[in-house]
Formats: sequence, structure tokens, C-alpha cells
Amino acid sequence: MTFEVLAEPVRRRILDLLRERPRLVGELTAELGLSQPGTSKHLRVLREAGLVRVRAQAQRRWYELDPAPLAEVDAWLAPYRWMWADRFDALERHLDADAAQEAAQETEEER
Amino acid sequence: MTFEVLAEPVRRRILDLLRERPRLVGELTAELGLSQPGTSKHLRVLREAGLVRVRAQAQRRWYELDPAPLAEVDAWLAPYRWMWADRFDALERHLDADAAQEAAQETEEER
DNA sequence: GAGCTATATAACCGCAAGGCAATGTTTTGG
DNA sequence: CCAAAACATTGCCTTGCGGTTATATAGCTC
Repeated sequence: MTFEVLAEPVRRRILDLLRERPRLVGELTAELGLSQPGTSKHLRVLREAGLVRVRAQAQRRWYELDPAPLAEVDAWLAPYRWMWADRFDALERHLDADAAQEAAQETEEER
Repeated sequence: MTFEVLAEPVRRRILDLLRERPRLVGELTAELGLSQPGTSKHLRVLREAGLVRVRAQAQRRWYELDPAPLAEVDAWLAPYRWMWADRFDALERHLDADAAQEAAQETEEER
């Protein structure tokens, strides 16, 4: 389940934000530039995946990170990790390839 | 893009199979228990994500793993990695929680 | 307690994703 | 050559997801 949850870019951003410090729904909504219900919906998914916890303080909800389920992702990734020799070089090569491919896809979409 | 591609359980299984050795489309189709076009469709997605490469030999296509894009996932995961103290304990706890939650969800779905 | 604040939930919409059957393409074998 | 083998692509259907607006709920404030 964790993989599906992380597939959403918005949800990864939420986790990245919560990595710094706990946040209110309102703060997240502002930083993500989406509607409040949209944010709440993503938070619900993250909650059910166990990736975030909530503390209620009056009407406010403090959302904080719970990284435990990420261990599942890490575990899946583990047997692959030795395979790319220089990890950072591989990432850079991949990102370059991405840029090239996106350009190619745009060309393709113009047909 | 890599995260979205990995969200599909079937595609993760394909990668796991290719981690052992390159395979033909037919072999994968058999092991995945899905239609041949279904398999080809997933392979196309994996190809476009740069996660697999193909070598043609007559009508046969040997698919092999290319782990490079996984570096992107690893890079995203990196700043979280220190956060779960004992990695394996965290995973076990999470998997236990999963089982409990799935049971709870089934109960919920019965309404 | 009336209204405001902060968040959750509900209802609806559009689209993309995954599945299958049918068909196209290429290469091999006889 | 012709039939079969091995894949890829196409077309179609259904489902689920992400987004928004509208509405409910809960707690604070004055």
C-alpha cells in the first residue's frame, strides 16, 4: 500500500514538509496551493497508510510524520541497491535522461 | 515518474523477476498470470521509465533490468532513512500494523 | 449562544489506468 | 511461400483517483 500512497507527488511533498516540523492543515493547504478538502483527502490517505499521525489541539490538527512504513519501501529497494555502482552518478544520468525523454515525449504529443 | 511506475504491484513483481535473470515476455506472462497484452503493456511502461531494456533475438524479446532510475527513489528516501531506529524492527511493526489494519478495513467494508 | 475558525466528510465530475479480446507485425520453420 | 510463434498495438470497458464545491462538525471567542 505504501508505494501507491507515495506515487502521488503532492503526498510526497507533504511528507517532505512534515519532515521539517509538524504542521496544521491550513499551513499545508497554503504551501501546496490546493483546496482545503483536497489537502484533507491526501492527509486521510497518509493517515490510513500510517505515514502521518494527528494530534488534536482545539479545532487545530497537528500532523506529524511517521516514517515507519517507509521501511517497507526501503526493504523492497534493498536488493537493488548494490546494482547501481556510483549512486549519485546514476541519479544524475537518470535525471538527464528524464529531461531528454520529456522533451521527446512533448514532440511525440504534438502529432 | 519512477514512483508512479512502481506503484503497480505487478510491475514491482516484474522487476523482482528480472532481478534474477532476463526473461522473455512469454515467461513473464506465465508467471504473472495475466494476458500477454497485459504483460506487454506493463513492460512498455517500465521501458519508458527506463527501468528495463529489451534485446531482440528473432521474434523473442529478452527483457532485462535497468536499476538506474531506482536511484531517484533511493535519493528521495535518503533523508528519511535515519528516522527509523532499528530498520528491521520498524518494518516488522509496520507489517503487523498492516495486517491489523486490513482486518479492520474488511470489517468496515462489510457495512 | 451566535458567529467565526479550522477541519472533515459528502457528492459529483473528468480522466487516466489496468484488464481483456482482437488484430497487426515480424521472423522462423518446414 | 505459408503457417505458426512471439510480441506489440489497438480498441473498448470499467473502475478508481484526484480535484472542486457544498455542507457538516467541533471548539473558541466575545
